[in-house]
Amino acid sequence: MRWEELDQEPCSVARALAVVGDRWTLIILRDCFLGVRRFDQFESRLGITRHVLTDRLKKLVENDVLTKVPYQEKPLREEYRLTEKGLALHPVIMALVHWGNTYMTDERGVPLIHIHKSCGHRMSPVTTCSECGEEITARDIRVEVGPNWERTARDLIPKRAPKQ
Amino acid sequence: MRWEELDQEPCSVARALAVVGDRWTLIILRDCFLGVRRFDQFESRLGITRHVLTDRLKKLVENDVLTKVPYQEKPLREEYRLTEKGLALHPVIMALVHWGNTYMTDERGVPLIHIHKSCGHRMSPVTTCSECGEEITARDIRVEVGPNWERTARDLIPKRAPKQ
DNA sequence: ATAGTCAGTTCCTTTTTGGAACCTGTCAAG
DNA sequence: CTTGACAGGTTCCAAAAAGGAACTGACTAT
Repeated sequence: MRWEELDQEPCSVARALAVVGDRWTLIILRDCFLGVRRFDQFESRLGITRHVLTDRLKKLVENDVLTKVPYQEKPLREEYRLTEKGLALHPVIMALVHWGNTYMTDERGVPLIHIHKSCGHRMSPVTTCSECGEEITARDIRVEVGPNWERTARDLIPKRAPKQ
Repeated sequence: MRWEELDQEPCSVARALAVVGDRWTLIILRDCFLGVRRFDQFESRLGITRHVLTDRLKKLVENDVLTKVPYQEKPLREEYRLTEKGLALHPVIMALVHWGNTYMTDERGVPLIHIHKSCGHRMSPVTTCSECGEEITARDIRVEVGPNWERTARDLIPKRAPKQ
């Protein structure tokens, strides 16, 4: 497929990336999670061109990840806020932060730290199994074709899936 | 900054995205986690152009996310395998899958399901706090500037960070 | 009247993709 | 010993996307 056809793929990663998978979108969303809401804030923080920023914000609103909320009339000014669907991307951002912290920091350590409000500790995200609560890694998971997808998604899993 | 300068930002999300944040890289990695290893497999599964695929695989090898392993001599043929650093991206992929499953599926349900080998159940990923084990959402986390970054990363957190 | 703010749009140049053809080394069949 | 196939690229060109700067419009403050 071409990149613009990603959202029709029988794969949730592809469909998610059709929304957030280009060069700037996830960095814009990082700023959203830090509390940035206005066009000029995004622009000055990111150094993105206004043209591209306009386009990405529009796409995020169209996909219901952000919503425009007026914060003044005369002239009308709107800010961009995360929807529930947008807030649900938090695990993706946290996973990226954690990977960057682990593999991409220099001698000065991590730039930002995350405090879990309810327990008060500096935390890092741990991915666990919804059923048994254990931490999971790539080697702990087996992938199977979904119940209604025998025909369409079978090819997603390679013939002799070798062990990693 | 421009996009090529992302890896120098004082932010782990930006640095992570400097490696995996372009249009195709995360989909290539999805295939890696499904067991795909060879150039022509990636090409036929993704429909990506050979030119771009060559470039992305090279960058992933340079960044130590993939490694080239010979699987035959005469002629030399190499396959691409995830390194430990690459396997550590699994939570990112799982978080994307889960978001896509939640918000982007149609009436046929999810294309692929994930079985936790050790407990045997079909699972979804849950992001938890490394310190207390509780599930976390965007609203449970407070972000602060890291200990050695007062000067450089202070601007990352907007002045009046409003509540989401 | 003049300057500044915010959220864009327009115009033009440079970079990145998409699409197809071509190349290299090796083996296998006829 | 010529032909074809295979794996893993490279080259070439057109189309799309991103970068950069200037311009617009509806206000507000001085």
